[in-house]
Amino acid sequence: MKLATWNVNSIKVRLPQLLEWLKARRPDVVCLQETKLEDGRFPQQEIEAAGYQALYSGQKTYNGVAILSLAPARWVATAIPGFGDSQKRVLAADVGGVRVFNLYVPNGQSVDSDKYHYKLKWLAALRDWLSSELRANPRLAVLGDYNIAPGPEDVHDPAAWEGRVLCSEPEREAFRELLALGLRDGFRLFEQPERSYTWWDYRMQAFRRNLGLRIDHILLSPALAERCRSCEIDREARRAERPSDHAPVIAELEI
DNA sequence: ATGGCGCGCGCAGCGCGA
Repeated sequence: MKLATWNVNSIKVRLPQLLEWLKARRPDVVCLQETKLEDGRFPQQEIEAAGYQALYSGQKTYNGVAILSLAPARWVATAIPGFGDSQKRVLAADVGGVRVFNLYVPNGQSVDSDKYHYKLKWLAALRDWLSSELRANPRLAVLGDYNIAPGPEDVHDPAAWEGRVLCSEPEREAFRELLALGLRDGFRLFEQPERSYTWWDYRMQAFRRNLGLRIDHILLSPALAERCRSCEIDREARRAERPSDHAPVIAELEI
């Protein structure tokens, strides 16, 4: 089973690239973030014509998440239980015996902003939810745009980014707390090239110069981590015409 | 060098992303 995550930065703009990518990579499940449209405007027919089913939870202009799958998916949740949130950042579903969580973690803007505090509260509520979900679901995967670079090796210029949003110690601590639940960072289960990133700024020719951050992740429960055979960043998608600023991450599981 | 690019909205220029 191939599990993938991709922040598409508008599914409307990225639909041609997405369809091309689905055809080329053929993931069994792909979690999309920043679809940026209301459910009534989701391109369901085009997705179905490509052979995929779609679950989605969107809103106008901002946020929005979707899970595309070759096999039928059963809806589980569109919010963190008990966490009042009008922003569409969560979608959970059961697919092929795996409980899949798709996350678009708040960006946080800057460490002195209200949005940063919202991000930390959101991550604490997420941890509590996943803690109980892990007890009930041995085969569990948490994919998405975490907006956290877990360590200095995930940052092109760690000194310049130190303490800044996406790299601050409280955010990294929140990420480590997810790992402390028993989740594993799929990417770090394997030997990886140095300077591996999933996001590059559109400005400053950042992609060409590989000035990036690794902020999109696939976390796996122990039972799934045991069965994970590879986890890779698909940089090819970032090279495309009119690309998203994020590259997809794909994990292959032997299940 | 706090801009730089690309998105949505909506028709000018701003908020936002990361």
